Amino acid sequence: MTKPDTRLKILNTAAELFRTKGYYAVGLNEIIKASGAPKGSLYYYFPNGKEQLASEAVRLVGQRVRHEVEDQLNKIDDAAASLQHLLKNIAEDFNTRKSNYFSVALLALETVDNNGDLKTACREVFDEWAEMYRLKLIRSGFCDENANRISIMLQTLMEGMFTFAITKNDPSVFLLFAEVIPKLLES
Amino acid sequence: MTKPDTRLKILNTAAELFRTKGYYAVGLNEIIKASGAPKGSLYYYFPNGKEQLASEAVRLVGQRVRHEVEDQLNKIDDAAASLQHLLKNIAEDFNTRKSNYFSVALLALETVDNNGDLKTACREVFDEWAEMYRLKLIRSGFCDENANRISIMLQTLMEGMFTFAITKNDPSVFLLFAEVIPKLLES
DNA sequence: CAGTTATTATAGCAATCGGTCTATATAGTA
DNA sequence: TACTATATAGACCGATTGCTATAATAACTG
Repeated sequence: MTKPDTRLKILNTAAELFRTKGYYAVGLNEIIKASGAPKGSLYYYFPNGKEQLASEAVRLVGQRVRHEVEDQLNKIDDAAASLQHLLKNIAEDFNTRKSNYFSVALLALETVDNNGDLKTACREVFDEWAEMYRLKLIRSGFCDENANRISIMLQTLMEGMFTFAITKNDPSVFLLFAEVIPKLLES
Repeated sequence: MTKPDTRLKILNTAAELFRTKGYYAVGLNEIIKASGAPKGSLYYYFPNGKEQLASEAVRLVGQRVRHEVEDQLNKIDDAAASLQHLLKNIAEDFNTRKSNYFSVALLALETVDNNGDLKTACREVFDEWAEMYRLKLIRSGFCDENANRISIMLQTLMEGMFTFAITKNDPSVFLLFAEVIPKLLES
């Protein structure tokens, strides 16, 4: 095991566990076991402890999701069509690719009272993802005001859809909203 | 302190804490302290422990929210107008009435892997709330198929809006979507 | 009032928690 | 090879966790 891999391994494992189970439900020993990394390394690489690990994990997820979603959105020029396509892909992959859970709702909600970097990180990811939609809308010809408004609605909707789909273990809600996207974008 | 009050006091406190902070972030000692109830009573009244307490709390919240939302929706016959009114009230009350947080997203997401009654309770509350919207739509003249579809979308949207508003500490997202409700209902 | 039942008080348990610390192992460099 | 820097191993800590058990207290009933 070479040096850079250990840090990334811990971070990747933490990202997965924190995002799906939440911050308080996952202990550091669980991350260590699941990652196969040495416990001494955890504090070596993340000297500020659990919260540092979690906030870095959140930011990592934020960037990865952004890249993935942007890739998908950029395949089709039209904003509505590209969003519909995205939602259909999410529904299709729902049971097979957890990495395509484009949501940090759980972490965001449970860390609302946190006064540290973790809460900031979650908020920043919300902003980053809304920005991702805004840029797509702008590139598709939407005016600034509408792009701002609709991007916030899209980010809100995405979190809601994942919450519903994960809770009910049913991805069809993505398809429901895919049908509504054109109307939403013309509002 | 009379007997029936102790149980309810624990339950109310647990409902508030679990719903806002989550199941794993709140320990029983915190609930006991916040409620002023005796610790011995906790296991006396909730012999199956923390999970029983949480699932009863979830169900209690589910019913209370249902009553509150139904009351508000029933003030106006038209479905779109009543929903818009509801969202505007939520936005207004956001910083003053936490009891008007009509969401169990946090609990639902963190207990997805739970195999007990708590997960069931969260799912049931999602269904109950969707049903609440469905009945309103039916009473407003929507056909069964549309009422079903739109009620799921409304419940999804509500969870998304609360997630966004709580994370960003900004209730304006409710007002954003209030404008879109008529379009959503005619879709 | 005495006896029974309901409720509370509180000590104690094993396990887990996030974190600290030190010794050791490994990797890099001249 | 020797030295330095980096990374790992693992024991340990105090605090907290959810829960059990028992004794004490309070409430109820005839």
